[in-house]
Amino acid sequence: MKIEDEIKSTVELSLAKKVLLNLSFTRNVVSDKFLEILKPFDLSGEQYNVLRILRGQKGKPANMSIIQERMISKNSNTTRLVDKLLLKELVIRNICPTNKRKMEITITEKGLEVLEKLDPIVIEHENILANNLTTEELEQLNYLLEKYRN
Amino acid sequence: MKIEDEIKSTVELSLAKKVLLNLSFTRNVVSDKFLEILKPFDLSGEQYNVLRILRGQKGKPANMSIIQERMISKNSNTTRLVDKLLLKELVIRNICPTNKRKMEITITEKGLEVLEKLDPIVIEHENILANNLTTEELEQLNYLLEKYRN
DNA sequence: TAATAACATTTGTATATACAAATAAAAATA
DNA sequence: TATTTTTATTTGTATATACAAATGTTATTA
Repeated sequence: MKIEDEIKSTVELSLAKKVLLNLSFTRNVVSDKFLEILKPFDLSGEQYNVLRILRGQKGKPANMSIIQERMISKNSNTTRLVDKLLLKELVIRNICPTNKRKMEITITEKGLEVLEKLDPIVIEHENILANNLTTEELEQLNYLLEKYRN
Repeated sequence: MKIEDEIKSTVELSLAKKVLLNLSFTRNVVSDKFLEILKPFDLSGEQYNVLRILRGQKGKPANMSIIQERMISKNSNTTRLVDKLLLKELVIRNICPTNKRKMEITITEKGLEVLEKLDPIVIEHENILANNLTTEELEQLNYLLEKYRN
């Protein structure tokens, strides 16, 4: 369905405006679907994101700044996100021995297990969406998104 | 910059995953820019969105359900959004005389003035982004986003 | 080396989001 | 017309986001 029909616009929209609305709307649709996937695992989108960043460290701990800069949403409150993950015992947090300002966050075995359970479901979600486009179209979409945001 | 560099990914990403991350990341970048625009006007993104929906009614009031279905983010709490707009005297709210369950929300003169002040700034924002692409590319991006979300 | 600046993270506060439950009115139906 | 169902909106509650200010540590420099 076209974006103007999705939001039942009563006014004529410029192409520039349509692209912006379309971008936000599409992202909301796909992230709502993703949140459905995460719900039974009691994780928010950004909590999942942090876990994946930590797994990407391959055993090495990550400090708060590293997590921050790798997050998709740069404005999240990393401290409180990690607090939540700590309560669920999905990560551990230690003061860096060589620099007491820094915290070292590491994903636990339990955290890795949650991700492993999620992996096939997440991949399926990604593929269901990706299958709506050809490989060339996916590459084109990536190219256009990168170019668009500047 | 490519999405894998933006989020400093340490692992290899599939094309399907890259598109999804790219979509979220791009939307965050452009909506952060938009929030900067709204900040001096003391409006949140969704408050602005509601005002625009109400202006689109061209004098006719809108009830809560109409606002809800036209919003980009379907999970917002429309009641509390309208509460905030009421406090700022940008809208008025009345019980529908023919159906007491319904509320009639109308944008005020003050609300219209705020939108009019914002119009040129918002259009500039849209155009700065749109100018990164050709007309054909913008149309292609719209097409791909619509097809991608299913 | 004492004072100051820079860095890394946390805390506070207001608002927004997500979603279930409650309320209240209207419509359907027995 | 009394009861039930549906519709429209609000309220409650937990969590998330946005962003400024505070805290504590390390590095710089006078």
